[in-house]
Amino acid sequence: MKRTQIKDALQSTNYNNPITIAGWVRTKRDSKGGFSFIELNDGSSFQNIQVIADESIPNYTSDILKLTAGCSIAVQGTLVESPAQGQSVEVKANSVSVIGLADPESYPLQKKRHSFEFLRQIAHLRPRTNTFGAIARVRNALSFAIHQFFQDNGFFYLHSPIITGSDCEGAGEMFRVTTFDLNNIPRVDGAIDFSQDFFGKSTNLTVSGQLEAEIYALALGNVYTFGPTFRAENSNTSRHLSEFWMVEPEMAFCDLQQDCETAEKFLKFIIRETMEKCPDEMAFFNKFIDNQIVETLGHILNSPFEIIPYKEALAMLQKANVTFEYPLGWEHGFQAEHERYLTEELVKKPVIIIDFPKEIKAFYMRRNDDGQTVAAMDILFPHIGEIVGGSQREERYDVLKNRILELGLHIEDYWWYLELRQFGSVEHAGFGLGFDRLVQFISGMKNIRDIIPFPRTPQNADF
RNA sequence: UCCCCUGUAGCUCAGUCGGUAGAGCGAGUGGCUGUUAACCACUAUGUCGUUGGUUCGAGUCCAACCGGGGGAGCCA
Repeated sequence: MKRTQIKDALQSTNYNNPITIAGWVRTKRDSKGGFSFIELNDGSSFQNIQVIADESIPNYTSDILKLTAGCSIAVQGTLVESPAQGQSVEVKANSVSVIGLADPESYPLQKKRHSFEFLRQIAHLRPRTNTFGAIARVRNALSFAIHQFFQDNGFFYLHSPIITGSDCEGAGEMFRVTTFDLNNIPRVDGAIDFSQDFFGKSTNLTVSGQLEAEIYALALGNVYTFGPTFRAENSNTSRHLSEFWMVEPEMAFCDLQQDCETAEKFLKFIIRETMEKCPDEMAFFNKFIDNQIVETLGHILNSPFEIIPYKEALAMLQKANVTFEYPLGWEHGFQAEHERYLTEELVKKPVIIIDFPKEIKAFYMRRNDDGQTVAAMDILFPHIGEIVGGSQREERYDVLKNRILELGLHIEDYWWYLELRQFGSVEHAGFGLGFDRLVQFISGMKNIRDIIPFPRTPQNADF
């Protein structure tokens, strides 16, 4: 079907010319004057278009009067200026063909507000609502902005593997990948014989593309991954998913300071782009989801991020006259309440904490000269806490090897990671951004399960 | 995994002291109207999450289980 998207029809001034549109009926109002108003949405924009259908259309009584929310129709007609308030253009229909009916007695979406918990149970229909349509378009705009930023700044998009044989990712519980018959698992002396499994070894779904990104950064310079990531943690919160999307840039010839600068530039670019591309969606979120969100985002765009070493941030929190539920201490790290107090009350803008105690950070982060801290950074946003975590990577062979041994990790698993430090090693750095959490933040939505189209969480993999 | 809350009509919820169930929205029918969260009138909603227990009697009290939500931890 050749059709005009409603997004384009609404912006057109090509009045009194033929137009074909198609979409799903949001609501219909009948006039006994012999015509009906149909609010039609095709997903191309937040806005509906109003269709005027009158009784001169042959199937007016048989079809049009029976239309209800959820029906799909195609309309041929004329784009006209609207004589009434509320919309500038509308479509005067010459013909309306019903493509698919939706029985109002059983169609779950009503012309009223539904709870997000209810909509989660009908994930196949929820994208037809204002909120979930808006989220899908914001997700798209944000994805595109991410690619645009990196492509414009000399990064290559890297497809890091989904299935990994590395045991050394160490970022949480992993999902096993196997083709074994679970009722008959091959064993040798009681132990599972992975040599008979599909890959001839134990494999899992990736928890991070960072280590692979380092490989390519040390060949192409700047790369980024943007793909799904899997964590088998039994965490049941509004901020966790078992399957989520992560962005991980990695840059060669780059230290922690440049890493922070890039991350700040990156975040500001993708937020600004998304706000500019989705004004209707942002206005909706600000009105119905979180009436602070546009202000909060504007504040972030206009504030230089404040870089504070962990040691100083700790001192600031200890000096603050506040009782926290969890104790503060060099070795404790910061809890969510500490992070939020720091960025919301003490600094009142985004904060980048750097130089963390080495004990609370990963083995691959570069040891600082003080011997106590590593060149790590966390970016904290008001109201949400950590949005980005990154570091300069340890590029010195001996230092990295000693750290792996010190932590009792299996050194043989890291042979290729260590070889990168033996052959043309250079300083490099990167960071990770939880994509869904950023969508959550930008939209003001409370639960990450309402941010991703089909959430996977413990005990839930429906649709 | 731990703590707290919750489960009643299609949806959102009320239901007092234990006495066999209610509202709004949605739906249907009729009326009215260039309407736009339309409006007005009327009509029908039901295994009160499941199982068991206490009681003359349980939506209500007790126990277990199941589902949902919030918070914490882990993290992105």
